[in-house]
Amino acid sequence: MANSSSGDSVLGRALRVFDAFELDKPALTASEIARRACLPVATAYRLTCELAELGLLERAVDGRFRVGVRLWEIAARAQVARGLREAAMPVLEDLHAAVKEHVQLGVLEGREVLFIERLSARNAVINVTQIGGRLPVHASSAGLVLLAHASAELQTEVLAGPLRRYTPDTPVQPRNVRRIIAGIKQQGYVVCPGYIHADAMGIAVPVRDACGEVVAAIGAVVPVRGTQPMNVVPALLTASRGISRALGATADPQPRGAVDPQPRGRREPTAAV
Amino acid sequence: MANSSSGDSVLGRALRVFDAFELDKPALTASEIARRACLPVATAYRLTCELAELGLLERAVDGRFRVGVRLWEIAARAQVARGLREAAMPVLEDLHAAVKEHVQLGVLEGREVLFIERLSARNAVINVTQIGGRLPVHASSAGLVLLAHASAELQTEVLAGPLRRYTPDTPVQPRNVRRIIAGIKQQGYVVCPGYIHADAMGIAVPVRDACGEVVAAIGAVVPVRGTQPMNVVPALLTASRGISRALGATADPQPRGAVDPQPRGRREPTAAV
DNA sequence: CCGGGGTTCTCATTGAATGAGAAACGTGTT
DNA sequence: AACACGTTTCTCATTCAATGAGAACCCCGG
Repeated sequence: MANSSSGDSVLGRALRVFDAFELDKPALTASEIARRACLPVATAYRLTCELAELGLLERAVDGRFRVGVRLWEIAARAQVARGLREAAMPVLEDLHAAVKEHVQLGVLEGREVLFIERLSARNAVINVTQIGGRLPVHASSAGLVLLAHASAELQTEVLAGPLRRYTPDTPVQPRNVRRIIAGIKQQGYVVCPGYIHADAMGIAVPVRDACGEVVAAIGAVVPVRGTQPMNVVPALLTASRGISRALGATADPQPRGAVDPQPRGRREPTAAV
Repeated sequence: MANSSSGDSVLGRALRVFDAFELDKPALTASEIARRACLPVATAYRLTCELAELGLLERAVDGRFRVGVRLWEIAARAQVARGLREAAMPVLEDLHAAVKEHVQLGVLEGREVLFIERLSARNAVINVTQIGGRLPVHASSAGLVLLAHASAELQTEVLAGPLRRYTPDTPVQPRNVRRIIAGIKQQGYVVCPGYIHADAMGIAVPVRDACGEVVAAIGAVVPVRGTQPMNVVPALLTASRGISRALGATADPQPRGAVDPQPRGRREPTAAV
């Protein structure tokens, strides 16, 4: 905690500043940031100026702030950007060339899918996904695939929460979602017609790393009418295998005692923070 | 300045922590970070833990830290990632399909080119470029294009500094660089055989935004032998125009009062980008 | 058994971060 | 011109979070 009355550290506040930038709001004034981040103007102003000095924010001509290239550059070093994306990209391109529809790559982040990459078809169905965008796991094809291979805790956690309905076809009954999940485990893919948008159908398959763990999902978004899912699924499965192979080759310089399921001899559940 | 003896703010130190992660060093131990960022271990430890709690860093099983998905997600909101990349991506794909070589997109950052995107040919020449990686402007084709359209100050600044020699063919004489720059302004493209690597040849053209400003460069990396540059240049020029057109269309979507807590009526054009 | 890495925690000190407040600055309205 | 409104920008006394030395701890290899 910092000197703040609101009781959070400088870093926490800086993060709130960044979080003020939504995907569709790339430029904000100092006061807008203050409002969105729940900070006193003076503080927001000081912070943004400092961040701008460091290059993490940029200042446009009209005085508004935007997220800076510098930050992007640092983020390019993130695992997700380096390992996964790099392995997936060429394969994704091939896939995109084959099925001429939107194709995308997503990972599980919290209780949502975070989309890492997307290649869009020029005149294909609408697709709400954006790179860096999120969708709830229960409604998106990639999300359901990831949920199916997630821990039991996460599954119950998600199913317990309210499940947003996008269309009349969105599965919002826990029972339904459970059935879909079971189907995925059995068949290895999922087809989601109209779950998010009436005209769009998501199709997705899991992507495994070298150890066989599901680390991501790739999917296609196609028109509900006029598409035989079974023309797409094999392509997705092939692509998935291709990515897994590439991931295997990427093998991080294995740390010694690599797989270490149990946290080593911790002495105690250390007093709560 | 913070309570630190080294005399910099928390944010500055946090940035140093992030900077400790090089492109080829994606995972670091706490003490490694301390060393690289010139911080006392205790401080580095405290900072990294806090950053990890915020999700900006992630902790691997072996205790090492890596850059977190959260950070990547925020960075995806950066202008460069949204506007430019989005406009360029489809065109870049087409280009890549046409000339079957590495193609890449770079912007000017400080005195270097920062590469935003790259599509690589599977068995093409080696290419030192990485997404999120940098190259000096005087040695890379994209860099020279950007330098040619940069301010006179930057040009002299760059030419004043020492110009690293990668190969015997790297232009390190200010006079040479100036001549190359002049050529670019006249012809609208540049061909760089063996400037960075003996076997590779860079070819690049500028990309302009709606206002005609040069905002980026796209290039291809091809084998020195067996390539007629003139087979590639037209494709690059076409692609460049395609991106410019897409950039024009990318006028910031005017947000309806959408999710705003206080939907106050006023929201006006706000000129410019 | 020891020595050399790493990690983790504690704690007194202190100066950077804080935020209210006011001034300066547009910009549109009366 | 004067006003109202929202913004940006600065100042400044207060104060508490950040600091880093140090020590304990853990793990490994010789």
